[in-house]
Amino acid sequence: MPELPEVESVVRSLRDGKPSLIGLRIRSLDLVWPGVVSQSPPGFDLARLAGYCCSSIARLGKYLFFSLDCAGEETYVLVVHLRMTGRLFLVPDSAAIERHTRMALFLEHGLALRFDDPRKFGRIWLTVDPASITDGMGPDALNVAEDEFIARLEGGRRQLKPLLLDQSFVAGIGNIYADESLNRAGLHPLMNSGDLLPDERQRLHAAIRSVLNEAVAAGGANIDGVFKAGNFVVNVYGREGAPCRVCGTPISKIRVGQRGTHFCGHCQPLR
DNA sequence: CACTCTACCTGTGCGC
DNA sequence: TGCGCACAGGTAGAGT
Repeated sequence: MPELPEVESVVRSLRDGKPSLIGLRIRSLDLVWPGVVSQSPPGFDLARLAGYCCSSIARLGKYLFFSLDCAGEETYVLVVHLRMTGRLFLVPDSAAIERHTRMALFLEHGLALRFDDPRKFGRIWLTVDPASITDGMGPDALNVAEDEFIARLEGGRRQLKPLLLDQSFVAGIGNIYADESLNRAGLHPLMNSGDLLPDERQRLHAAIRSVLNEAVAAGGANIDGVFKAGNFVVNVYGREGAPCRVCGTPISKIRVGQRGTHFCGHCQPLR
């Protein structure tokens, strides 16, 4: 389940890995499942990308941005959201299209960029105006400054769990890191943002930053037996009934806003 | 404004 | 063994 740290790992691997996507020219495209292309905004034909070259890769929240340049032409941006199960990776261009392959971009030097996604939730956009797609999103959760974070908290009264999942509040936190951040901050997921004390607001900001930074450094999360992107060890997510790694209390699981929500009843008391 | 529900998907794992 | 079903979850959009 790619969230901010897993998406950041994709950026780093495609940008800094060997081989790197940067500088590779697109030869052709295979849109295996056309539904992967979001219809809004409409009107761009992906086949036009032949001859374009990826000049940079960026990320905001869980969105990926590939700048595509071609001499004398307007810059296009290929925007990708992996949603639940999407994967983006380089393969030899001879690699077979697999059951869950939704798109393949064939590149120079015998390579191809593949987008595979079993659940068909992931989406791509082609646009000259990427800001129009991420319009309304909050600041990136990894980079948001404490004063801005606290100013945003002071705006309303909401349960902490749904608030952290709201991409217009801060961008990049999903179900795993929402639970992990609240756990580290020692805050119950049902607490109301409007009731936080000043030091609790600071703790929440610091917890989000440290959890996400550690997860990025670890290359993503490692959820026992379910999913492994990297080596970040979770304390609460998916650990119902297992002992809290801090105090040994069995981890609780409740539903909040239709979402499985995990917390330690001892470390995260409800006020 | 805050919230709830539904739709979109399919692989997994459970109970029977 | 096989079947049916709940479940996982990010986001948009509609409804309360």
